Amino acid sequence: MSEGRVEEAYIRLKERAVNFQFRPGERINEIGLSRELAVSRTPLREALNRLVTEHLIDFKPGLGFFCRELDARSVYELYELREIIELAALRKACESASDAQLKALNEDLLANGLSYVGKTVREVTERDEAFHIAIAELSGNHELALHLAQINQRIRFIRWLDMSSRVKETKGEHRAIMDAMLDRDADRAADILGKHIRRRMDQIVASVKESFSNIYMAGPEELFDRQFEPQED
Amino acid sequence: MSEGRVEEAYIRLKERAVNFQFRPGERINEIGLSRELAVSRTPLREALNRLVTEHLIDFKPGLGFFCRELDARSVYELYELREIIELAALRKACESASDAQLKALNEDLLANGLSYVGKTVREVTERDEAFHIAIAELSGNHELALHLAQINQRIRFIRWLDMSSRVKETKGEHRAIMDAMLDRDADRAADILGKHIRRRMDQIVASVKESFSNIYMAGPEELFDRQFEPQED
DNA sequence: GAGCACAGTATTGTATACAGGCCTGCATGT
DNA sequence: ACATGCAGGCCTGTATACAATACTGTGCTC
Repeated sequence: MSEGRVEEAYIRLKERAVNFQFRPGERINEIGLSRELAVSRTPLREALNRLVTEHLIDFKPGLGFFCRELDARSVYELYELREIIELAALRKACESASDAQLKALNEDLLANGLSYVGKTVREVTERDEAFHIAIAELSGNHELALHLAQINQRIRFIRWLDMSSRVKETKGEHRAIMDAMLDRDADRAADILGKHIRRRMDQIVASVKESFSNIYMAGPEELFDRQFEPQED
Repeated sequence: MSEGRVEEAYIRLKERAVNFQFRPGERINEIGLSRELAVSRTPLREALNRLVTEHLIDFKPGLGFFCRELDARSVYELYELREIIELAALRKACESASDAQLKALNEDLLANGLSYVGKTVREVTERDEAFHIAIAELSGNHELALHLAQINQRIRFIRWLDMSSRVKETKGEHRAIMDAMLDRDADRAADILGKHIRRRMDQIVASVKESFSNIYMAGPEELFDRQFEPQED
């Protein structure tokens, strides 16, 4: 009972909801789930209620909790929003981040952020997201970073899906964004980042459709744990 | 039992949390509150848990639920974030909103949005917020509007506080923003809106301090229900 | 064969009970 | 006078019970 059953259930459920380990639209059986998580329905429902306001779980009064639907429109809008917030954060970061902070991020990127060989899709996506969040934090605006993180939760599944095919570009673009930041060239950095995000948006509708087939398969787990082939460029 | 006790409790609690009808840092007594709202602790706690993820209520495991603290830094950051999102939304709206939509917003502004005489601070602030949300919706990005609404909840109290002294400027600026939008002049509109928001940011630290004294007073209710004097310009 | 009614089952919604930890205040000792 | 320890009450955390509602599947009717 390290820190409260609700907290623990919340974290584990969020993981499931983000990964679409529930199928879209699926009704969530409280009794079964409470057995799986080894808690009673009371803390389980409290945790589920938290996820409702994060739009990771749907709730219909009288009917119960459901896995969120995955619709292309929302995903597209969230990508747009992400672009807006990330670009603004990037510009602020170029202005106000300290040299030490930029250097630290650069070193972190060199140490962990570029190589993808032998890593799972999940690990690479985590690093990718961490890089973008780190930039947001360098803006000095913590609330901004929190909102970006909240948005990312809702589109992480899609990013996973197209990460497998786009690891190489991502690597190069992260390098280029970092370099522009080190030069404090906000326009150049914003240009690359904007294209970086928008290129993905073009594929979103297709990705969402593909994702549906994946979600309805036995389970998406295998996909995220697959490792990248060792043919680094 | 119109739509579920949890829903109802959630709405009523959100109202209280947004208005700081709990005092900052105050521990929330579940038993007393459940009696006030005429529900048992179970649905009450489910509603409170929802508010936790919206940062309208704090939760400390083992200790219970608390009214959020009001710190100047977060408020400042939220204003910055609001500016980022609103400016981006405004530009998108100038591009992609239909003539009919712009006309409808203009008419709504003329009908309800400009006159403030005899209205309470609460009513005027509601209209103010509604105008900004309406622009966000005209961007065509509903998720963006939802995020803006979420941000607004957390700073509404501050906006109330300085609305009383700034009604006149607000009225003129809304008119000017609307006119620029009707001309589809995104740069001009963004310029006015940016200044509109930033002018308030300069005063935030002071406002937060003032607000503390108000919150710790008997209650802020009187303030929001006060009407504006009939001396329209 | 298709559609509808109904009964039985499963599941949600909420209250309540109880265990355990937190806080307050008093008493005791330094 | 101030700090410390302890006892009692209060409050939170969680499980469980029960009522009410939604769902499912069968059999009946047209």
